[in-house]
Amino acid sequence: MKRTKKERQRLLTETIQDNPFVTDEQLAAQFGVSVQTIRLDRMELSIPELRERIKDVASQNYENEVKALPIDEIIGEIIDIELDQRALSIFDVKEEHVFQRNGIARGHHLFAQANSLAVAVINDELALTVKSNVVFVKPVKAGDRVITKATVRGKNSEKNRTYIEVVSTVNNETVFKGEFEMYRTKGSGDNHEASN
Amino acid sequence: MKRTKKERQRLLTETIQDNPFVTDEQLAAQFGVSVQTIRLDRMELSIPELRERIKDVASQNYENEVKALPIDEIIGEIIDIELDQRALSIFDVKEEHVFQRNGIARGHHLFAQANSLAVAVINDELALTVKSNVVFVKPVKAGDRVITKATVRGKNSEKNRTYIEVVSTVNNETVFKGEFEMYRTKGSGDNHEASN
DNA sequence: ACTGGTATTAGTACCAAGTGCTAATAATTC
DNA sequence: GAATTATTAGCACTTGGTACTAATACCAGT
Repeated sequence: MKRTKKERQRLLTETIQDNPFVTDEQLAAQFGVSVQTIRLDRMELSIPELRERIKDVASQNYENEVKALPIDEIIGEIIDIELDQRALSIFDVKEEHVFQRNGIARGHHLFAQANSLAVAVINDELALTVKSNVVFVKPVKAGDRVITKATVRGKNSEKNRTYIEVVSTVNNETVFKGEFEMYRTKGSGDNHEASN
Repeated sequence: MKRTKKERQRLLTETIQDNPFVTDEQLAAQFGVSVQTIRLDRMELSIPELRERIKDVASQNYENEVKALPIDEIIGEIIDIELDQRALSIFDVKEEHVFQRNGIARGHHLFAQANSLAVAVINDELALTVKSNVVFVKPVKAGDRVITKATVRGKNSEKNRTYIEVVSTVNNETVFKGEFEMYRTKGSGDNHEASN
């Protein structure tokens, strides 16, 4: 017993925490104890075995990815959409979206929500942002639920452009607004399939 | 042989792609062949075994996380900065930044790089974006290295504002440009600490 | 010095999900 | 019908473990 089991277990928890890929053997070597001791420690601390740990990390990732694939295209969750007319999305601001220093959401997240909503509302294969003009009206904090509404304001079928206005609110207060000029490939300039 | 090895292998690749957690046994059952056949297929297609696949997914996640923490505050890597004057950052566009459909980078990533550079260049505790005006000049693709330059263009010490111009280029061609109006807490309106 | 109790180590059997290799059977194609 | 390709079977071995039993070590109390 070099210096208490407790201390070792504390370090062990830490070590595994920041590198879940370590085997019992490596741990045993690191702490100068036998593999069995490590196993006992893991049991007491109910830390799962390597392969389970890896699986956990992987499935976390996977869940993220599963969510990220559809959602990555759209920051925030779309809750209502009428193609070529309007769309609504929700975005819950979390710790990772804010500046550590002051807890205020980084602008690009709000922009991302607005921009991806603008892309989504366009009923076309390809929609790209050409220009945008945004105003960050009021700081947004972690915990805030941002509701963003995009409204199609106009089109220019010759230039393949669609103009969209976006407003984001938190508790009915406007926190962000912007105008987006979007480019689209296929015309649909006057929406002959509006009912679909 | 139900219907060609080729077809089975195609499906197998797909199946594993969208669920890396499946075992050979499950696959064998699914395709009505023996486990050995599945193994042979995996070899031919050089698809690693379950545990390796899981490990891959997990370590992807891990790398992302490790990278996401420091970089999250600043999208892209800052390579040069003169506080309150100019700043330069690099952002390598990867698959995850582009639309699957056409391989063009989603606008908000370029905005994010520009915006976080604008925040970074300001020599202050707190810097928030108030307004911005951006133009997506030319599509950016996966593999492109975007070099973004932010230049402080002016200040209004009464209103605590700083005006920044940002230009992003790929191979010396402008792909994005924007103006950012930033709010800062502490004056530093006329930069009495310019040398620091 | 003897007894306890915790801590550590050792050793064995077993498991999952494989690899690697050999060999036997289909099924197809020429 | 022989040659070729595809599929299946079987066995030994690998990793990184679990489960369980048993042997030591160590440290303290009385």
